[in-house]
Amino acid sequence: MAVSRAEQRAVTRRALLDEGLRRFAADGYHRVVLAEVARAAGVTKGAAYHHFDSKAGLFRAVVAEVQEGLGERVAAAAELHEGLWEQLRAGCRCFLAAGTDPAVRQILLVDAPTVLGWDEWRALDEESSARHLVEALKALAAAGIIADQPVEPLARLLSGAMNEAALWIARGGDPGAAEQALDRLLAGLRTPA
Amino acid sequence: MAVSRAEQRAVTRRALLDEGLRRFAADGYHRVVLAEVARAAGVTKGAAYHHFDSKAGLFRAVVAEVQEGLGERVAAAAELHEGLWEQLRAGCRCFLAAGTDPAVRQILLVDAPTVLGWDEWRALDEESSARHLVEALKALAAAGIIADQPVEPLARLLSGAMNEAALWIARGGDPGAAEQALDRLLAGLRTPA
DNA sequence: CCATTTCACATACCCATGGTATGTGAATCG
DNA sequence: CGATTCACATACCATGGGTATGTGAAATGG
Repeated sequence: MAVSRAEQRAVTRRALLDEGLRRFAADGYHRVVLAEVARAAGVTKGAAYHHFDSKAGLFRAVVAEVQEGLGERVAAAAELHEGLWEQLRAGCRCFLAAGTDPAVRQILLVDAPTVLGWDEWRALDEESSARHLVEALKALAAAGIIADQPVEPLARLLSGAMNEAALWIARGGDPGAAEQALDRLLAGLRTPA
Repeated sequence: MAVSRAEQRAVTRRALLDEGLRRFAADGYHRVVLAEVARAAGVTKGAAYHHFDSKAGLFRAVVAEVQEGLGERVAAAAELHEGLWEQLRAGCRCFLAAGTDPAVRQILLVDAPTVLGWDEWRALDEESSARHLVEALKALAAAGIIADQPVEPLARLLSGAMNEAALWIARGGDPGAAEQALDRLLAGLRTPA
């Protein structure tokens, strides 16, 4: 059975990404050895370097996929609700819950900033979750639900708060308590009716 | 001139810590090579391993010192003000400003969580800045200035928010805007007079 | 005051691992 | 159907963290 090169390439690439995701999530970037990832994916290190320019390159691709997936989950959770405010809350809750996912926890929250450098990490974050948050805050401000203000710094603050909270939960913090605390923070932003 | 061993030991250790601080702050943990640190400190790699059990061990010691210094600066900034609320604000502002310090930025905020692992990093953070924040929040709650609530999750949220904001400022974000946004968040916590 | 021990390093070495250079056989193209 | 490309495999190199051992000067103690 003749397999087209494009197909084979896609299959191999996917296998590397999948195995990379597993190992990066389970062991953390530094403890992962690229040759092992390749072997578990059924190829050799040469294949990995054919598809990605470096170990960090594979990691970057994995990060992008995880980011994207998380962004979609959060957006989907938000859209289940009616009203800008409830959508924001639902998105935040979804994000906090996602912190229990080892892939999100170890890859996105712990390793990504160091491995990719903070600038590149932020750029990736911007494309997925951060952008949604900014949009949501803008809409809330436009609707008069929160005070009119520059939303970028506020989004950074909330993003950082939720990152930390997600890690805290993943490490054993009480999810309900974190949710309530975040709710209080958000509620404090509302303009008095 | 005969130099006592204890003196010599202290001098060498200090030189390693100082040079390590410089390099870790400037280049980031991974790009720092231990032998170079030792050479710049006037000794060899052997000396470094005589004083610290590993590269990460030296980094850990540097982190502890930076943490301690930062905690003291924040506490000092807070104590210049009267009233629990103004002290909290002053401490937060000081922390945000500290993010421009490359040592704080790269070592504490970017590398420490990955290199030391999140658990150990948090333990170190707890001893210095985080504990102060928790104390401040407890005092505010006891005084009725903010609502009575579990302060730990709230402290984590605020800590994460400020970490992120500090990085954002260091990378070029507007310090004033970040300060204002943080002020709004904090203000939202106050119980209506 | 001298022999012995300790200690603060220096020297030499190992080896894991990221990265590279080159080979190869099967798909693709003209 | 030959020439070429491509998706890898194989072999190799170099850096750097970690270790094992040597050494000479300070501490110890008799």
